[in-house]
Amino acid sequence: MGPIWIMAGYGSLSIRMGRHWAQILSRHGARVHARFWPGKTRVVIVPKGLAPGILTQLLSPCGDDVTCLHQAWMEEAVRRCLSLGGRKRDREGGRAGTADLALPPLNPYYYHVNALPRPEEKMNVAAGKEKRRGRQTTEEAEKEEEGGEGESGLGGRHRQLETAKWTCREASRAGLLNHNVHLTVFLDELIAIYDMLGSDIAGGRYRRAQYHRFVQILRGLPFAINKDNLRSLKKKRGIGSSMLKDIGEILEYGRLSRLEALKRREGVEACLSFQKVWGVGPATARALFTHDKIQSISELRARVRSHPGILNENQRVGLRYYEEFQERIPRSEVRKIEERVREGTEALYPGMFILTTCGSYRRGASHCGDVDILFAPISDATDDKSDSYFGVCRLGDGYLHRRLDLKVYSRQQYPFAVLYFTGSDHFNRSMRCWAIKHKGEALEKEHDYGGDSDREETWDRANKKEAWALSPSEME
DNA sequence: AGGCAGCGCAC
DNA sequence: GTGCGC
DNA sequence: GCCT
Repeated sequence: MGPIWIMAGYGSLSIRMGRHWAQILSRHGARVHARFWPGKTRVVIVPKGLAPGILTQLLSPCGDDVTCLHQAWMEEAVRRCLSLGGRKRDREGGRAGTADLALPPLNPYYYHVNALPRPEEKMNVAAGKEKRRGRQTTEEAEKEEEGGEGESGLGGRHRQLETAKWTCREASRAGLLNHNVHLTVFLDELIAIYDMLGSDIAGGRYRRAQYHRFVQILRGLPFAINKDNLRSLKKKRGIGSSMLKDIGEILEYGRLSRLEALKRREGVEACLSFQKVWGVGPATARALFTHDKIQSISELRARVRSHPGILNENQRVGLRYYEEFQERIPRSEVRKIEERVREGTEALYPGMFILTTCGSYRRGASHCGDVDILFAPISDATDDKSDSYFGVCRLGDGYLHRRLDLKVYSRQQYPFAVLYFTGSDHFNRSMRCWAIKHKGEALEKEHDYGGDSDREETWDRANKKEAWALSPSEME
């Protein structure tokens, strides 16, 4: 076994256990790193809830030969070690004559990079599959999309096909059929309004987030909510009495009176449209309406012509492409953009960068809001500085302008950044939550897993990076 | 009652 | 310091 | 908004 990184601090694998294992392993002569070290770390212990296969895919560009072992495998290994070796109370240690780790059989908790198709190969499979749809116009693809919502046959089937083989998509419901459009249409409007009201309402930001979460849950359900199964929502975390009441009202009367009341407020309609401009948030939207007396996007455009200063540079770009940015990007086009970026990168910096397109694209969505591409230099980068670009791109004539984000991270941070920017939000949040809760269990220096080159790494620093980490497989 | 993430950039 | 998007 |  080469140098090991125990991915402690995630999900079910506590720092404490990680430390415990690290001690056991190092007594047997293993070297344990405090964090993933590209090119050096050879083995990664993967917590429950993260699929080793996903990690393998993520890490493969960073090290040629990384093996991912599941936590369950490690537990088994340690159990056998303790029972066979019988030295669990032996503090004095040395590495004197106890049994070696009696390793359990590897399947199914073991993944090796070379045992799996490389990510690139998988991409090509997808590429072929996309080709058929790639020739359709956006409108046609859209139609297919919406048709699927009405009559559940079409959309569902083709997506199932697309989803089947993708490890990184297995647990994701992105792009699946929404069986609860009858509810989410109302709640989406409500969310937009809460977004707009922002700080007007006490805890507005979090109220909005709560509804957002709720809508995600509804979208992910494999069935439609009706009066009979309404109660099944009750036990879900994050769904309280207000939300159940809302759903009850919609199911009963087909309307949401609270939403209607909010929509009647003066300026709501205008502000909602302003906020759809990239870079315009609640405050700017309200100022445009109340201070500048602007009532619509077309008025806003006129006013910006005479007074460009009322919007900043980014917002003006957002306004210019207002309509285009509302459109979702077909998966096939995201892939083309990725390819174009890859070509450009190769032309400028041949062989110097690896890149991954993250966001909902990586979660397997059939349509995305923007394109989010992460880079890392292949060569050893000593610092963890990052850089990013938030801008606009277009493939060429006949294509729409699209939002494009480019972010560069060090090779060390790259896998975690990829994980993080793959989302979803909700999943990210839950990990963050977890990380904070356990911040107290900061790693003592002497317990720094005996890492070699990275001994000085503090938990806080490591935590910051690790708090990145979320896995698409963990999403509900 | 208090927390719900926190950062960098533009202004 | 605020607003915004990430 | 919901949760502790």
